[in-house]
Amino acid sequence: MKTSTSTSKPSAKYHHGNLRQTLLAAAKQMIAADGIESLSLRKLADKVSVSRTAAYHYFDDKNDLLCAIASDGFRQWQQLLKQSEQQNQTERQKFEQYLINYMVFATHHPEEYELMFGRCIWKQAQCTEELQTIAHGTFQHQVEMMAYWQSIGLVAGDNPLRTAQIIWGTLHGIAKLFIDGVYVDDTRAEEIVKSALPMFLAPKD
Amino acid sequence: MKTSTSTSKPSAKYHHGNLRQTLLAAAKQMIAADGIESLSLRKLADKVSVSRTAAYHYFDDKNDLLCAIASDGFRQWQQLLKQSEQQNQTERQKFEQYLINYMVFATHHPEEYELMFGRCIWKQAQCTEELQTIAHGTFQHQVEMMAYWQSIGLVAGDNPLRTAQIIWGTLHGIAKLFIDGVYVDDTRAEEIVKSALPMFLAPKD
DNA sequence: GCCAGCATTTTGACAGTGTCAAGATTGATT
DNA sequence: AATCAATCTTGACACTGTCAAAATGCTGGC
Repeated sequence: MKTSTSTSKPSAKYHHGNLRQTLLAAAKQMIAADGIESLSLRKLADKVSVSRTAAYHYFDDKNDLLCAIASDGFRQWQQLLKQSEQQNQTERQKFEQYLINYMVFATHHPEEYELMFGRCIWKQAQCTEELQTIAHGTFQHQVEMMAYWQSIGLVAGDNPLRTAQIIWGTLHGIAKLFIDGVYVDDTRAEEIVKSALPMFLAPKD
Repeated sequence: MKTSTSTSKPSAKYHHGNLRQTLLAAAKQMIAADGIESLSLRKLADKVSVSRTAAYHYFDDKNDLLCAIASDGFRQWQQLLKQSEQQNQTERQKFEQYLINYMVFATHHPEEYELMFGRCIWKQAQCTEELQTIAHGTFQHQVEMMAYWQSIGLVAGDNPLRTAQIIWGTLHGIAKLFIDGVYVDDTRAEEIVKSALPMFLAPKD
């Protein structure tokens, strides 16, 4: 249970100590550097100086590992949201900040974002229960916020779910077009989102 | 050059005749059935009853083949656009029809759509010159149409490029959330797009 | 008619991948 | 100190993309 008898680096030990966390950290670093699809369990094992199949003691699958990274991504995103929510003043500012936060998170963590919302997990692979629940919670929170902003007359539209789907769709689409390299980054994603903001706002009476 | 000496089915011949087209058709069929990522050149070769590496005479690469499918997708999309453009009456109707067409195309050809606009080609792999040009043409056409609808006061906003990016982003985002299985299909994509339409329209004076 | 040359297809081979089964190693408990 | 469970490694298998070299069939020139 303890990390080790000596407090120094736990590199050349047979029992690694906290291999699961080490694997996750290394995997995140690797996908950030070279993309999800060039991550292999064997290269990951090499990087951590451990045998090919060591990861299988902590993850069912390669998919299971990716799901764990995605779950961490959702936690990170939720934390960023919480920080931002108690910081701004007017609802209008909070709304704008939310849109910008979404964009910044997506473009700064493109590979985690892809895992969180992309086909890699949601379409082809089956996702973990943990991921399912945390993702569902995030989605629901998103809809609730939209519904609130709509109820106070800030955001246009009368159907909260629909509006949430559309706004999220817009954010997701712009983010993905940037992330996937269709939009080249001479125009910055933040500015596009700021331009989109007026479309969502209810007309002033 | 001729198809064969006999006019019957060209199935069990050494020189296949039009292997390139056959490969493309089979590949499209396979990705439609099981998704892009489960397409392998070997299974494709098996399906066409040809050797593992036969495809390499017509395609540099697996990526090259995927690019060819994506190019076909763009051609198909352009043709659908052209048909639709000369069919409707008012500009308002044309705009709405465009949005719906986009959605229908994306959800009816999800795997081709992923190849056309997804990370698979644009991010990690380098894309063919053919694909590059035809895709660029499509993008440009999109922007021009948006600019036009904006210039006649139909669509809101004063920056054509920006507006085009945002509207396309919305379409792309909603399409991908459906395609990738994040939005379950109890609510139909078409209806969501119809709900989004008023957001894009310029306020009536 | 036949043969050279060419386009087309195949075979062999290699490195890389995910994953399972079985064995090896270590730390902890009794 | 012996045992046991947790942890890690080794061996193996099927599958993948891709290259080099060989084999096959078609076609035009003599």
